[in-house]
This record gives sequence, structure tokens and C-alpha cells, in this order.
Amino acid sequence: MAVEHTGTGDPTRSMALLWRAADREGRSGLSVDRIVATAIEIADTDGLGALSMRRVAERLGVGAMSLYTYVPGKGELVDLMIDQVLGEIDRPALPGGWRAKLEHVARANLALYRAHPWLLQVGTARPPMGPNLLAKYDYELGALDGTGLSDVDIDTLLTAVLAYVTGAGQAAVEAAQAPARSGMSDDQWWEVQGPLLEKVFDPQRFPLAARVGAAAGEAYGLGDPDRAFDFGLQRLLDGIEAFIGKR
Amino acid sequence: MAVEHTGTGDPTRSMALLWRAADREGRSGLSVDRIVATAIEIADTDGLGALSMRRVAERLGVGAMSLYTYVPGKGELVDLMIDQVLGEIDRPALPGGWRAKLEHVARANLALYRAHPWLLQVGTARPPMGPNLLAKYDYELGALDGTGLSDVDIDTLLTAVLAYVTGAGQAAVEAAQAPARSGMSDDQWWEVQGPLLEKVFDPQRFPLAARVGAAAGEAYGLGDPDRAFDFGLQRLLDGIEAFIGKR
DNA sequence: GAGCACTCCGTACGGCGTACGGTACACCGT
DNA sequence: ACGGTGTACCGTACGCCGTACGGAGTGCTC
Repeated sequence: MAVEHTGTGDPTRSMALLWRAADREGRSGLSVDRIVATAIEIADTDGLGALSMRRVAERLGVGAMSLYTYVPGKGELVDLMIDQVLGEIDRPALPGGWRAKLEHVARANLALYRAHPWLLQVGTARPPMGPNLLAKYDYELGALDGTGLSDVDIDTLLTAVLAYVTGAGQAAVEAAQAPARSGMSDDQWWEVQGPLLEKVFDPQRFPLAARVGAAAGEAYGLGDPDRAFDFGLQRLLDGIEAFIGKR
Repeated sequence: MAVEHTGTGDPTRSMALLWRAADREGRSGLSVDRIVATAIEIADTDGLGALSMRRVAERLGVGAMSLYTYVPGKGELVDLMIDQVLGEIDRPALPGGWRAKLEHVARANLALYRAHPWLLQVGTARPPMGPNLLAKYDYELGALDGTGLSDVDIDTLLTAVLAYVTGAGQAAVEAAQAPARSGMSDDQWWEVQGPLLEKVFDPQRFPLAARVGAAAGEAYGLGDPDRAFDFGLQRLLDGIEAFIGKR
């Protein structure tokens, strides 16, 4: 099964599940909601790789196959997990201008990736069209509404910001997870990697890598991803500002 | 095993493999290079999910366990695949200014993701420090060298561009793959999804999503990711230009 | 010719998603 | 009270996965 991608099952059934048409409880207390919540817990703490039907069932005190009464398969379960956590995203009514709003959107999405890193591993093409996805889209469009931009420009600019957040968020989340996952701090990693690299790396051949790498390494270890996230975001917002100004 | 993340094995052994210290051929013609090349073929055509040791071995006409003579495990194999394809990236000496160069870097990385979509599924924290990774880093830094920026700024700006490319590339690649993966064109998908959505979606509650979604959908189906990629990239480069101008 | 190092791989273990078919419970009409 | 029926639950099994282990075959060195 390709957990990484979405939309494998019967679309009508998926839609009914996403919008929770008829989510009754079985006699052992099982329900779509409970299954989804448990699966999210597992993926949050141990990663998407550790998510298995047997593991979810075990945590619910139920046989693995019982889950299939509520959910067609693992792919659909992941779809449900996605829409569920999209509902958690912070959506306050903001007073400021488009820039402050867009900045909030970027940070809220980063926070979401931090809370649910497995989101970065699931495909976003043909997304599960659940209520929370739509609510999120509607809210985020609001950041650029009223700027005089065309609807298409609004959509494209939002897409650009979210693309940046996805890429930079991936780097930030992975960097944050690396020590726990490997049992090794960044410093420890460099202590091992550095000497090995010195034996094979020729600074003459890659002078820029040597010079800049050293400077960057000195400035912030392997790279402080939070500062990098903000810095890049500001550049992108500057560019968007220039674009809006030109209209 | 967590294929999605890297750096699990013995670092000394990994380094020796990456830099191909002593890549001899066995009596059945097996070698690290051949194993890596075969694994890349499989991942390119059928995705990382279809990559298995048995499958690689089968294609090489060899028992699965024979691979372990050359490669410590699947994790290390993926590391080798990464460094290998990073070597393919287009690295011409470019005449223009920093902007043209950075634009080339972005496009070359996008092309790389297109050719090897599985790259988007592997972690980038603690990357495999192979010769091609270093060459790529050195080359890409060259785009911003000579602009008068500090080394740290050069590194951070490059990181920002690459983050954008990763995020936008993910969207572009997934959008391109979706029809083949699902056997359904974007239009067909909407034909199924649209009516289902209409039954549950309330335009009153999400007026922006309704309005902009419709406009965006009309303008370019589910979204032309190539145009979106370029558009966002130009905004980011505009922002970087403003930053460089201020120095 | 003996010994040895190294390549190759058959088997097996514990995991996975899920198809299939059976069991047992809850509720219905009578 | 009772039989009938739908559905919740789940034991088992199949074909995958990564890889530990130990054995077999090959070719080189003395």
C-alpha cells in the first residue's frame, strides 16, 4: 500500500466518512472518530512509519480486522487523519493588513507541521475534500482578500507561500527530530562526520563549500531552521509586497 | 525500517561507500554501482514504495541476501541513491548575474525532482555527505558569490530558495503524477468530486473558498503547477533583490 | 594440496495490509 | 418468550517486507 498518497478508495464512501455522515458507535465503543484520534496519536509520537492497523487496533483493545468495519482501509484512514488535524490550525480573525495575516498563515502552518510531522509525508495532490480542508482554504484566502488582486492571483500567491512553508517546514521539522531519532545531538554528529569528511574532502576543489560551509557552521551549527524559516519568509513577503505595489 | 530517514548505519562504512573506496566487482558482476543504479531505476519508475531489496536483487539476477555483501542495508542504499542522483544535476558555468544563476539553480533542482520524485520523500537533515552533495552545494553557492553578501547570508538565501523549490516541486511533481497513479485525469477527478462536494459544501459558510476556488478552477483546472512554480519563484527572487539592494 | 577469505544465498522470523468466512450480539416482529 | 436477521467483531491466512544466521561454493595464498 502506498501510504504516501491519497484518494485510492471509493470517493463516495470517502466523502461520507470525511463529513462524518452517520458515525455511530459499535458495541465495543469503536467509532471512526476514536480510530482516527488513535491513529493520529501514534503517527504524532512514533511517525507515519509506525502507524499500522494492528497497532491502532491494539491500542483500542480490539482486533485488527474490526477497524475495517469503520474504515475501508489504511489509505482512507490517513485521509481522515489529514482532514482531522487541518481542523486544529489556528484561525483567529486578525486586525492587521495582508502582510501580518499572511505571516500568521505561514506560522500557523509551520506549527501544524511541527505538531504533526507526518503531514509532510503525505501527498497533497487530490487532497481529501473534507470540511476542515475547505475551512482552512477559506480562512487563508482571507489574508489576501481586499487587496485588489484578482482571485487567480490571490490563489497563486497563497499557493506560493504555502509551498515555501512546506519546504522550509520540512527542513525545520527534520532538523528538530534528528537528535531524537538518531540519539545524537548536532554537535555529536559533526564530531563524527567532520573528521571523516576531512579525509575525503578537498577544499581546493570546492572552495565555496569550504568557506561558506565553515562560516555557516560556525554561525549556527548545522543551521538554525527557525531563523532560516523567518528570514526566507520575509524575503518572499517582500517580493509579494512589490507585486501588490505594482498593481 | 524507516526508509524516509537517513544516517542509520555506521558512519565510517557509509562514508567509504559514498566516496566509493574500494568498489570491486564480485564474481557474479555485482557492485555497489550496479546495485545503486538498479535501485534508482526502480524508484524512478515505480516509486520509493516499490523499492525493495528483493526487487533489486531479482532485477540483477541474484539472491536478495547477496546485496548485503555490498551494502549494509536499505537505509544506506537510499543514501547512496541520493548522492548518485545529486550528481546528475545540471551545473553549467553561467555568464549572467546572481538572479539568472539562482533561477537556474531553482529550475535545475525542479528538474531533478521531476526525474527522481522519490527524492522528495527522503529526509534532508543529516544528509549523506557524498561527493555529489558537496559539489552541488559548492556550485549553488556560486550563484550568490560576488554579490557582497556575507557568507552566512549567502547560505541562508540559498537555503530559502531551495526550500521554496522543495515545496513547490512537491506540488508540481505530485500533480504530474496524480493522473498516472490514479488512472484518472484531473477533469475526471473533478467530475466525480464536484457533485459529491456540492452536496456537503455550503458556499455561504465559505464564500471565499467558493469564489476563489471557482475562479482558480476555471483558470487552470486544479492549478497549473508549472506556472505557479515560476510565479512564486519570481516573487521570492524579487524579495531577494530588494534585500541585496539594501546592502 | 591445505587453508582461508570472501561471495553468494536458502531459510526463517517478526512485521505489514487486508481478503475471507465465521461467530456472537442486539434488535426486530410476532 | 422466541426465532430471524443484520451487523460488529475477529481468527486465520496469503503474499509482501527487511534482514539475522549459517552454510555452500569459489579462487587466492602459501
